Formats: sequence, C-alpha cells, structure tokens
Amino acid sequence: MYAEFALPDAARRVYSELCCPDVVAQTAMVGALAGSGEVNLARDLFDGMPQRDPIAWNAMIAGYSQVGRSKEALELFSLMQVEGVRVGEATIVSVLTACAHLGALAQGKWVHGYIQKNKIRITVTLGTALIDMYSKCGDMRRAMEVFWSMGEKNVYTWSSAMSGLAMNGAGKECLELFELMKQEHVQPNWVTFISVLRGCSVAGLVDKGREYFDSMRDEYGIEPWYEHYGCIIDLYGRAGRLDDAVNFINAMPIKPHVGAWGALLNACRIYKNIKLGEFATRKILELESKNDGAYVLLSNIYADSRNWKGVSSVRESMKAEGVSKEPGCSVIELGGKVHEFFVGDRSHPRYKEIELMLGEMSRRLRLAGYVARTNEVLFDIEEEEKEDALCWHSEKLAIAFGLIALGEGVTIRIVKNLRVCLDCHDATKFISKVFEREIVVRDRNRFHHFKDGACSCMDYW
DNA sequence: CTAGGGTTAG
Repeated sequence: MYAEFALPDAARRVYSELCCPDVVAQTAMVGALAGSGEVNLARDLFDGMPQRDPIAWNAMIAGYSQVGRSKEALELFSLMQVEGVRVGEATIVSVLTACAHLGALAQGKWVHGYIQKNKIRITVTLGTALIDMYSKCGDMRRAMEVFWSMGEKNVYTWSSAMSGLAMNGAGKECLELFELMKQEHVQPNWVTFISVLRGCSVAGLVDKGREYFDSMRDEYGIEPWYEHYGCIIDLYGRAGRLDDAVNFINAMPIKPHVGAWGALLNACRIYKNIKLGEFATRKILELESKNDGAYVLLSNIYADSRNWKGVSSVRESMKAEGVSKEPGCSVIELGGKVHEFFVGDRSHPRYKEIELMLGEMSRRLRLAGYVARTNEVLFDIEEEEKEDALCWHSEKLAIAFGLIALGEGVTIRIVKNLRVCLDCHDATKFISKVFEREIVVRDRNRFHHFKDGACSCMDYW
C-alpha cells in the first residue's frame, strides 16, 4: 500500500511505531522501501528478518526486478533455492521479468523448464510473463508457442504477444493478432494500441495506422496519449513523410513531448534532413537540456553530410551543458554467464582471440564488399582512426566473441544499451552472410534479426 | 472473527 503511494517517510514512521513487527509487517515494509527506490535498505531489513516466508522472498526479488537490478533479483532467486524455500508463482513471474530485462534467454528457458518440471500451473499471469520474457529475448517462436498453448488469455496476454511481434519486426502478424483478439471479444486498452500502432509502423502501413489511431477515440473511447502520438510520428517518419509528421505534431491537442520530437529527429537522420533535424533537436533541448540522445542524433546527421563544423558545434554544446554520451555496452550470454563489452574494451580474459577474430572479420567483410561507414563517428577524427574506432564498438567485440565461443551455427544474441549505429548495422548484415550466422541484436527499443545479409528492421530503426 | 504482505502488457 505504501509502495503504491510512494510515501517512504510515512511508511517508515508507522512501521517504527510497531512494537514487534511480524513477518507480514516486515514484508510490507520491504515492499514499501523497494517501491520507493530504497532497495538497499529493503535488503538490510530483509536480511535481518527472523523468519522469511516465500512472500517475503518475493517482495525482495520483485523489488530488485522493478528498479532494474535484475542480476541481483536472479542472485536472490538462486539463494532462495539453495535455502530450500518453496518457489511460488509470483516469484517465478518476478524472475521472468528480470530475465526479460536482461535479455537472458538461457536463464529464462531454465525457468520455463523449472515450471514444467515442477508442474506449476501456467496461469494467465505466468503465461503472460513467459511470453514477455521470450519476446524480450528475441525468441518469438517460443513466445507464440506459449501464447497458443494458453487456454485463458486476457488483455495483458494479447498485448504482450502483440508488443513482442511488433518489437521483433513482425508488424503484419501483430495486426493479425489484433484482429483475432477483437473476434474473441477481448477489449483492447491504451497499451494494446501502442502495440497496434507500432505494428503498423514496422509494417509500413501508414493509412491503416492512421485509421487505427482514429478508431481509438471513435470506436473504443480511448483518448490517445503521448505514446500513441509518438507512434504516429514514427509511422509518418519511417515512410519518409516528414511534412505529415510535422503537421501531425503541430495539430497535437497535448504539448508535444520529448518522444514526439525524438521520433521526428530519428526520421530526419534516416532521410538526411538537416534543417528539420536542427529544429527537432532545439525542441528536445528546450524540454530536456541534457538529453544526450538528441545531441548524438544531430551529430550523426551532420557527420552523414560531412558537415564537420556542425559536428564540432554539437561537441561544444555538449561540453558547455556538461552532457556526455552514455557509453555503449553490449552483452552476450554464454553458458549461463553474461559477458559485458564496452567500447574499446580490452579487459576480457579471451581478449587476444577476440582481437584476432576482429582482424579476420575485417578481412572477410572487405572481400565481400563491405565499406566502413565512417560517417556516424561522433567526432571529427582522421579517416583511418575512424575506421579503427568503429572496429571497437561494443557490439563488434561481442559478436567477435560470439563467433569464437559459440558452437557452429548457434545464433549469436546480443543485448545493447544504445541504438545500433549505421556502421555496426551494416557490418552485422555482412557478418550474417559471410559467416553464415544468425545474429539477433536487441537495442534500446527494438530487435534486429540478421540473416543472409539482411535485417528484419528493413534498415529503419 | 485469524486476515494482512508478493506477480503480467508500453
């Protein structure tokens, strides 16, 4: 209850007046602390509890899960098993949420196996969590297997599957599912429509997207909100209809937010529109002066047109505002262990082999006709250095490691914290062909499935 | 009277 209202002080006050808090009160307090961001305090209280039942364990695991400290959530889960605590549905759901967040497919599969082995009934909630986990790990085949096997489905279940399909580039399938959902008389809500509109966007169905958008209010009585406006701007932007996107923003009945201008800015990057890109960036910075993503996108637009003056002015502004680019980080899961790579990272124990593989990649890609896209390197450096800088992007390191360490033909799965850069996207397409390897990259907000030299995003992301 | 505390879709 206190967690919901985010009143840690009030909760703490009430709690401190209890003469002898029992398991229930302590569990509630663990939840309240975790829910208000005080996860470490929650953990201290949890560790000091004289008895901990499964609900208490779950409160703590959910606490970690909700603030994105997913690794700790999984660690606590394994500790829970070591101590022989009975694992219930809620805990499994929290653990699946953590796996989804990390993109940890192997761990998620293990949990699914655990469910089957222990004959835990797949309820609507649990099934939905499984679908979400597989979707966010880029395994839509398994996500849909779970979906179709479920007897009872609610709006969360449908929305989750639709979101997964849209996120993984299967826009048409997403919309088919929506039609089926309507046939089954499940009422869509505002979250469902985010997936519907994203589905239209990735499928390039502009008019249909516009129809669905209008139907929200007309047929379902759902008022479109920021996210929906953002989707339509993305829809127009992806189709290259930048004027329509601008007109749409100008006609918004609510004040355009960072996401609205961000969608426009991204379209400007793809369609190389400097003037509009500068305008969108100004709008974003008016709302959020330290938005590093906007600076990086604008810099990319300048660099793409070899406008080095523009590039260095962006660098100056960033310095003046005290903004720095979030460092890129790519993660690859291998044998249940997560390997992290940062830009130019030489700290991996198998670094020597990785370096050799990077050399081989470079040679074989060049033979296949790959030319480094040096345009998007953030700052103006010499051409040769640039090519070198690109080689060290975190996803290339992770892919090189995957090629070395994973068995022949095993899909390489990468999770990245930022957007994929143009050069890495290009290079990965080549790698998928030259090395005959499927590569799945989850970036900040979507998936790229690379196969035979092509990507599921159709080169728009 | 013996509950109450934990979980899913953007």
